[in-house]
Amino acid sequence: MQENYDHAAVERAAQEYWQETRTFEVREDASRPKFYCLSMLPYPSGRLHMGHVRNYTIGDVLARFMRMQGHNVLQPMGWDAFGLPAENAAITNGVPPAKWTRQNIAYMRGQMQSLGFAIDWSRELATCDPSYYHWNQWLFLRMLERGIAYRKTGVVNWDPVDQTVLANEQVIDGRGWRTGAPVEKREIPTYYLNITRYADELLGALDELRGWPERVRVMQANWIGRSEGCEIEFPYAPDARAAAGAGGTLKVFTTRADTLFGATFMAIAAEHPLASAAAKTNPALSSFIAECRRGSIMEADLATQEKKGMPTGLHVLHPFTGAPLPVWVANYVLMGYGEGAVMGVPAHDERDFEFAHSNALPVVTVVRSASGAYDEVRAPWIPAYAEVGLTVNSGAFSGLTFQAAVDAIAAALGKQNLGRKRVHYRLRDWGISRQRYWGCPIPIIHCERCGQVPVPDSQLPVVLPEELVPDGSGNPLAKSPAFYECQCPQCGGSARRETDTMDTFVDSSWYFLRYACADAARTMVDSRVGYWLPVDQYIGGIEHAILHLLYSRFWTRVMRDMDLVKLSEPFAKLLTQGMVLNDIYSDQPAGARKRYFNPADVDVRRGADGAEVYEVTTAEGTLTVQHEGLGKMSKSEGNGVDPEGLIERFGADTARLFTMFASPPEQTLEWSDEGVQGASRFIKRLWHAVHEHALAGAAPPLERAALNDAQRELRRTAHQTLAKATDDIGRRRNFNTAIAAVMELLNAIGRFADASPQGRAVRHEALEIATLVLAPITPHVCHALWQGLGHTTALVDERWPVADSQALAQQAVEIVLQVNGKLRGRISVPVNCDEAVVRAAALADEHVRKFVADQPVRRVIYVPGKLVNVVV
RNA sequence: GCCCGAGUGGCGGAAUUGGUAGACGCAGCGGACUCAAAAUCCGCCGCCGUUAAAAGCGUGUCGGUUCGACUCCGACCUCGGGCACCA
Repeated sequence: MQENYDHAAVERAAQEYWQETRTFEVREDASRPKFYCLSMLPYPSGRLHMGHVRNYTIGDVLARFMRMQGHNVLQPMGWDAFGLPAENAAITNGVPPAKWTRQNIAYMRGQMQSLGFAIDWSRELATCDPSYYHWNQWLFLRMLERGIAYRKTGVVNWDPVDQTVLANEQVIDGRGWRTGAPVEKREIPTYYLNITRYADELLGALDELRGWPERVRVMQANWIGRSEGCEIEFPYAPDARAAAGAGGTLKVFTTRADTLFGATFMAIAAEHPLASAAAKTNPALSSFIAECRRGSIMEADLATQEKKGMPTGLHVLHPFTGAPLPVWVANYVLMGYGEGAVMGVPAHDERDFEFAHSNALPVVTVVRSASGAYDEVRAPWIPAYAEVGLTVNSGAFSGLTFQAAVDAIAAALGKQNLGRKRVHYRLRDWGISRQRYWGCPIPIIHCERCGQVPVPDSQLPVVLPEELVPDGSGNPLAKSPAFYECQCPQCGGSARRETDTMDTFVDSSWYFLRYACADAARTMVDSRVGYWLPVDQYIGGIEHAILHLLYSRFWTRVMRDMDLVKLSEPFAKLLTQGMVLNDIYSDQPAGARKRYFNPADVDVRRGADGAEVYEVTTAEGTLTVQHEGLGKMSKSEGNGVDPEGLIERFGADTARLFTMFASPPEQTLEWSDEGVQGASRFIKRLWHAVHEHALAGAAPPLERAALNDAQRELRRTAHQTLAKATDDIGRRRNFNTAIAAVMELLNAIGRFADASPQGRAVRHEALEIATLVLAPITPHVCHALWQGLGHTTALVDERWPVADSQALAQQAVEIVLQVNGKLRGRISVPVNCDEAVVRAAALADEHVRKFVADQPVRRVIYVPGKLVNVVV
């Protein structure tokens, strides 16, 4: 063993050993419990960032830990290779997305390998490979056959200058990112997947996901948003009938059917057919509807915009009283939600209340407050108005509780066929069409005679041409006759291939199944899925808590219902790592696009007034920039930290150790360059401790019964460390405290200056425990240390040790003494000391007596092994 | 706007089931070693106070429950994530 720690040599040797012995390539093995450890696959953006390092190190620690616990561990890796950034890069440098993406994959694979992850690289996949997306297309066609996939119109962001659909990310302050033109909403044909068919099951099964964080389950439940209510139909009044050209009803959904008699208006979306009908003869309404088309489709924008409305001049009839109710167009009602229409009950809904007040609509109180908070609803709004109570002013339905009123009203509506109870979900069907090039082609052919024709299975995959270069003005596939010109599979006539591609969430909705059988050439999945799945531990960013995880749960169920897999839930346990945050600095020159600067390039100094000033030195000189606060490390905000420099300078083990030590995995990690030194220093100290110990030659066997107090003490510390680390890693998934415990152990070893044979035996055991416990976290240096401790076998094949309960046994325990809950003293008592003796000792303690003085003791609370609290 | 989470020393964090607040590390300060520096090793390190101690204060803010609250409850503030075409 070398005297000095050379991270480059140590890491090279360990990685070469793992590679030569193919340590991490695994096969199905019925004799051992399997453990499928999966980290979310990365987007190949160019280089790894610290979020990747954190994510994959967490996965690797667990994979290596479970391997040492005797499991057959699968840890695969792949690339979420389709997506918008590749097109953006192409626009900037003229390089085709395929080339850019594959270069990035090669580079990032190298970076991952330098971090020493225990990955089975033989299963690597990239979602842009035709051999992968072939099965996206194949399953899409099966979904189409079953009606799970279908086509209808959808609303998108439209850049009127570039004549292009914009992603939400490309809309900045309501304007197109390249043209600066105000965006508009536009309806286009879109393929949808019928996820709402599974809404109830996806919601109900959340309860069984015991291995998922509570907050993710809550977020998913709220996202699905099941609500029980009534569908109510309001018949058209003669004016509406005339405008629509036929009779009909206006359908709404409400959870508050008990307030039906308080409805004083109807609000409909700008895109609602009745709005269009009314607009034909109403220029003011027509221009209001046009105004509603402005702006993006983002919910955050819609929810914060000023609530505006305009009357259509049309009316519908109250289903019970027959009273005409005016129909308004309102910008806060969305065509995509429910029926695109709501009934306005100003007295008992805050939004309707505000709308009625700004538009001088009547307010009718129809609920009597259960708490007596009000008699009649009047401004200003108070939350009690929205609470349920007894119905009043509601004709035959007055005097009923909430549930009784809803039941009675639903029954009465049912008799007239004007309403029924219904369950409504906030969840919407999943629109998967993207008007973009770098994605999986949707395998459809549009024929003028035959309509929408699926590409026959024999012609799959529809291969994406890889040489095109997008220029930002729309989908290059739609300008490429070589791609879209084709023959109709049904009639043989000339037809046009669909040029939309699939949402990249499709790619990531089933990749975890494919790893089990990555070499299956003729099928999407095979029986090996039955061995490896479900994923035992899934690790990824909290930002994926809703969409990716929900889509994967849905997709897995669809495949289950086609008998392709047997499971419903793909991920048994989930660890959502917190984001890695860093400061965001930007500069917005007048009339130009905002620029971002990496925190590493920003100098912070104090200005004349004491406030911090942020400066960047560029080719043009020194520039003062704005500090926008903390945000997740991202390419678009230019605040990533490149781990490569860290690895070169300190080694992969230091990078891994620091990332795991800096904060617990579920918490956000605020990046700081300081602290890396500490991790490096600790590894060197451990190296020197082992080196020095090994220099003295082999230690004699440990004689447990022949130890002195100091030797027993070090042994106890070592085994306590082992017990704590086992629990911290295996159960709590808190790596920072496991590392802290090993640091304490090393401090104790450093203080232990016993050179006697048994002293050396105890130290040897303690160093072995430290090495084994750290093996999952810093595997390279531990690989070398294990050899340094005299072993000829490889550490990676070693079993995780079990703490010796005899070594843990203690003779005395410290009892905390409190008076009125405040710490006043401590005493040491034998383990299993009689309660009466502890109480007496506590009351006799001089510190306790000082604070009790002559006051009568009212109570004495005793917590065994912990404390005595004297209450006066 | 809606849903979810977080807030503890100069900094990252610990306190696992309501029971010793600040483990471990970073930074800083003092010392040893050195011609010197780096590295390494030893010591100190919440605020206030004191010769030293004791006492007092202290986990975003305000209030509550409890013998006892970082932990539970209510209200609020700030920051972060998500909001369906970024991944």
